[in-house]
Amino acid sequence: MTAISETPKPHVLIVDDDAEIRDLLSRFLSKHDFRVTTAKDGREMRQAMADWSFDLLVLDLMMPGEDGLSLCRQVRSESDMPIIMLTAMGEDVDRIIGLEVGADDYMAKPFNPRELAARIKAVLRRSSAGAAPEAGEGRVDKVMFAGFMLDPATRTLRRGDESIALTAGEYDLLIAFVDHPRRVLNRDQLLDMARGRAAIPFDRSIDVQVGRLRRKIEPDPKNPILIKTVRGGGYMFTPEVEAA
Amino acid sequence: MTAISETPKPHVLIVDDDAEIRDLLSRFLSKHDFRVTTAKDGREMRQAMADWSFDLLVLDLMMPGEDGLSLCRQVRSESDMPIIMLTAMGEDVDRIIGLEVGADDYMAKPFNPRELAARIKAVLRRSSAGAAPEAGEGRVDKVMFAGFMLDPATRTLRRGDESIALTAGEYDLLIAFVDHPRRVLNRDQLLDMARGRAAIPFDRSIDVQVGRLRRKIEPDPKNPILIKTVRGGGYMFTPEVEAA
DNA sequence: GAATAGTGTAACTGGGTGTAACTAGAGCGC
DNA sequence: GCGCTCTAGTTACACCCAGTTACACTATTC
Repeated sequence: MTAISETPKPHVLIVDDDAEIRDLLSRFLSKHDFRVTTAKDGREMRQAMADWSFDLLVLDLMMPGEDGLSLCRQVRSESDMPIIMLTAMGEDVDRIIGLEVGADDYMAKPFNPRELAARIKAVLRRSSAGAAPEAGEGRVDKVMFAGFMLDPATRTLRRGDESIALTAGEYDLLIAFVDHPRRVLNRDQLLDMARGRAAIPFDRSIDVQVGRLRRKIEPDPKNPILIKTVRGGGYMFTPEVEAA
Repeated sequence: MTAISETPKPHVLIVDDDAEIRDLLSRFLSKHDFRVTTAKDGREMRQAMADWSFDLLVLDLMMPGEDGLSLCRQVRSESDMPIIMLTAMGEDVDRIIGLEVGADDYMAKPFNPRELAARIKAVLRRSSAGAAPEAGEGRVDKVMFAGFMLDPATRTLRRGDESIALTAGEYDLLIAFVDHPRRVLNRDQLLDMARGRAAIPFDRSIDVQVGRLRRKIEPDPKNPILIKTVRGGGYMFTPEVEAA
């Protein structure tokens, strides 16, 4: 599920000792355009934060061992990452607020997952104003498909020893395909993913760009097998894609 | 959503035991560019899902007999169709969190139909754009029938070593048959499954397309045995189909 | 500021798909 | 059995969608 595209979904770290809640939130938020990682305690949280970069932290207040308050303070002491605290209903919310832990929002359990998603978006919107546009795509691995190796770090494509020169547009389109293999993608979606814009009436630019890409990567551009045409539907990237 | 080509209306299945809600939603959503089918319980739901293809499922949580949770789990176990759950206000939201239903969104009753329409559109936009491929790596398996091998990942059909070129329309029709073998499918159903549209008066396009498909896959197209005609009923795909 | 490369638009071409019309054959009443 | 009717098979063709090429416009480089 390693996303390769360069404007990735917000990456959220969920810290909760309850596996069910981790699982439910993980699945729900994933569906709502977040990238999700979970941790069950402070140790896993620190490990995750060392391994990845996050845009927001969801932290359960009551946990065995190190509880949410102390974790929250720890994180705050070394970063200004937005934090949303989960508090069990009946816990004294006043107390939490009084303790000035520095969380950006609170959410009382039980809650509707959708509301949490809304809160996360709101907090991200607020905090993105002053956020540094850390252009790091560093952790993204190389990707292999059909004998090709695609390296997002250098935006290069190789087949064996041979380096294949791609223009920016061809590269972006290929990334869109590689990110969604074996699915029919219509022109609107491809245009959105590769160009970040919507289609205008009679927009044929994707067709032309697909043709150019095919000429560079298809064994036989006249009979494409990597990028298949789905008449009336769009295009489908057929090879199996694996991280290297 | 500025689609250039007229995209067929999304087909929504509403499952609710309350006839008034079914009726209200059916009429409202129909006016708002959805195609709507309703079911009053799990049995009708399964029947509808066997007969038609849907883009999204709206499922009431509390129903006599099989309730929404177990139906949701059933559907999830065999497809990743988007699901929106309807929950009565005051029902314990805790339960929703605790139980892993895997719905894509929730909606508390009473609600404004307009809001449901908006939610449906939002979920469809998400699910058509960037959902699935994480867990379902090799999810779609190859399919065998009567000496043929059909590979949905590459949209290709082979008989032994020979690759049989299918047009998009022929492929979609064959998929519809393979998904419902040994059942009589009428033209309306086939049109819905293969083209995602409803029949217009005197619509013969399925007949023509069946003829073209027969010419490519039948040993003797004049005496079809794979795709049998059921006079007055439709067509039936007779071979045994097995996942490979 | 000229040269160059990249990208989108326009126009032409070819193939796929649905409609219409004709043909064949099954079912039915007599 | 005979003929009528209705349904499905088949063919022809028009239209629409995708592949392709040429070209103009834009951004980049020197």
